[in-house]
Amino acid sequence: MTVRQDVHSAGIPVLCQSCEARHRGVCGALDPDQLVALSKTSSRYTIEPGAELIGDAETVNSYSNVLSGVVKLTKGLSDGRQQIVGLQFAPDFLGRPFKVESEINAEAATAVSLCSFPKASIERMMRESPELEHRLLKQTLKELDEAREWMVTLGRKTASEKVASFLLMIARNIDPATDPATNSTSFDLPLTRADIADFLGLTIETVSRQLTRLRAEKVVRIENNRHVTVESLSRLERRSGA
Amino acid sequence: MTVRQDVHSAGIPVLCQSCEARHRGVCGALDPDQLVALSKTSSRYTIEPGAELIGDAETVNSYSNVLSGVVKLTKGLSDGRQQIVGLQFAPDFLGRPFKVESEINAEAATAVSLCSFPKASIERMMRESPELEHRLLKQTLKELDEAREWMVTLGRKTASEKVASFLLMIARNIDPATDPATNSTSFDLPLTRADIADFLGLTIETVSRQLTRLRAEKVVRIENNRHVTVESLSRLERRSGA
DNA sequence: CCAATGCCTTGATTTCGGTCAAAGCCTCTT
DNA sequence: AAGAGGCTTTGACCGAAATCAAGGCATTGG
Repeated sequence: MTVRQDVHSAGIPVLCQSCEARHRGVCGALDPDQLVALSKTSSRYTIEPGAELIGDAETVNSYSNVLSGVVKLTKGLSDGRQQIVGLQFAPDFLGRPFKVESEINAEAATAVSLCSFPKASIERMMRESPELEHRLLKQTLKELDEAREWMVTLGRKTASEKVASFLLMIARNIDPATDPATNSTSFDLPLTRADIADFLGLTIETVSRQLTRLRAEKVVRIENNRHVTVESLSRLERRSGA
Repeated sequence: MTVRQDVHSAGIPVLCQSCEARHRGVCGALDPDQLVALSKTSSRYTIEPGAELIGDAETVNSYSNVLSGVVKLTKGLSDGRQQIVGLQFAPDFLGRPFKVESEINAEAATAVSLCSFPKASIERMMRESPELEHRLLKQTLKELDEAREWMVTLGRKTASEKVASFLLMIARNIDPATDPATNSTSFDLPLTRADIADFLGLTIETVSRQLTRLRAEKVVRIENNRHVTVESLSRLERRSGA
């Protein structure tokens, strides 16, 4: 028993021992030796809500695991219109392999903590260990599925269906412990109304009106603008167009 | 000289010799031996416009390279609303690794020719050759970029910007030989108005009106409903919102 | 040659969501 | 406690795109 446990955590860097990315994230692809090597060049950051993740520290020359909080990926049009094209939750991986960063901006939507590595160490490890690249492919496929799901929402759903879809998506990502019996959940919205609007291709006002409507029709309760309680997820789901 | 050429095509299956997928597609990751092995289980299909790519032959139990034509990937809502979430051109790869097919349908938009392999052969080869998985990751990242670019179009562009963006995207994918000097191109639309509408999150009527407008303002010429000539790509680009 | 069918275009009208404007509500500071 | 600033809500009005409704134009087959 104890022996087993010793074997399991033997040589695993302290920092990594309780790290979610080691279980469900990309680091799960690495063996203890690789973890040790990687953790020597890794560093943890905490980022304030609203701060952009750019420059040497976070994106251009590094990769990161999201340890907590929510990062929004945005793309903008020249005249200032903006669209959120992805949300990254723990333990998602952040950073674009094989390429100078595309025209995507990353910004902390909430307080965010990251574990970052220099690009070079990850890329070296990817060459050594196909399993790492495999994980990356899997995460990329997951993101592609999400993006496509979102295209349906953006292109073909009404404003109220969009807002319901958004709440559903957040509920599923934020609160892993949804009670399947009661079918109810409760969580804090990680995004402002402006962010939600940028995510759904709507205006702030329309988002607000739809939330008001959902509240009036008892589909959700909202406290302090941010805290949302969903009594019946299936009811919300029915509102989402699906 | 001749020796070099002999070495290059030595052992490469006849079918593959002039295949675009061998150069720009995933097969480029394979060495001659692997190509031979793969080509033994591969088969070519031709598919009529409008036909769905399902069942044993094309998707569920196989992967394919698109050799010519355009495949549309669609997702639907329960009430019949539909959104095109991707277009695959030659030499794109078709089929979803590591997963039972998600809720995505594939349909030939034009006449399409495919080179298909059983899922098992590709997956075995992926285990042997990390380079293959690497190519797959690259194509998936490309598709993710395209999907995100599209999210901006769906969420934040006006109807006329959407139509201009669509024409631009087709021009870039269909006609690889755009004359950079004259800045003009000419191509056949691979999609009907209904498809374009499903791609852009619009109605048929709106697509038609916007095309009429672009034609009236001499941004494009349209013959026989399908053949489009763009005099100035940069002019079209300016219309696309970018 | 004439229907028939399937796209596509055009016009009239409606509607959903955007825009503009004002007020309400928290949180933080002083 | 009062004030300031940042979100958020609400209301009135407007406009872009959807909907509803004809008609046009090719291609196909009788």
